Amino acid sequence: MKELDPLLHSQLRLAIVSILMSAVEADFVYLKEQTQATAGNLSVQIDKLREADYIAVEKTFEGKKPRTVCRMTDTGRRAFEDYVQTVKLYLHL
Amino acid sequence: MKELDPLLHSQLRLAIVSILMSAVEADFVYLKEQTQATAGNLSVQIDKLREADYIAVEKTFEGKKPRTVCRMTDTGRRAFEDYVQTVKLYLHL
DNA sequence: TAAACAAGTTTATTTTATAAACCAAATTTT
DNA sequence: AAAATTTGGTTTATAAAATAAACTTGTTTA
Repeated sequence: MKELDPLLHSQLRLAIVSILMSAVEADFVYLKEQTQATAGNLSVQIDKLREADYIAVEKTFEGKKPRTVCRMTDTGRRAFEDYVQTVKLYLHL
Repeated sequence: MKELDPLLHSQLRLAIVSILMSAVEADFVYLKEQTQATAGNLSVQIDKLREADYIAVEKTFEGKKPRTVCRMTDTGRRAFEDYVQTVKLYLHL
């Protein structure tokens, strides 16, 4: 049985990537709202995805407020598609 | 975002259930071969699935050798179908 | 100007997954 | 026939992961 990429096989990281796969980009606040995660947890998981180069993270300022914007990288997109194919085997789809 | 049943959202437990969903039953030895898991890990994860009543476990003797046979329960089957539906949302399927 | 808020990050705790060590019975080797 | 090995596991210890609590820095607001 093919292994499920452990970086994506995590409730929260999968949710983050799922959102990013169907949007051009999403910022920290939006991801937090959608996933209902705590800020700390979200921060950690975003960082893991960034370290693996699955997502790109850009820290800017919107006026005086900081804004952390995330988007998928090509590596991340490939990893996601791979994960989808593998999970389908497990789910008999 | 709907949460992914943590009991099923685990590499090894998902593999076990995936196998059991497409077979009437499977024994410990077979599951170990298919999943490539260590006996200890397999034993632990089987027990968690049993505690949740997702699978039924029967310990018999095949001649002189012990044999641990697993099969899905109705509860388990429902949980799996539910999990499939939820994951599909995450994967945009 | 002090208190509360926003957007995060860092660190500590809890939970989970995994493997190493162990056990009992049967089988094989010497 | 005693010793070593294998089979089919379980129990316990360790490593990794997820999560939350506490903290930081700058910004409004009372």
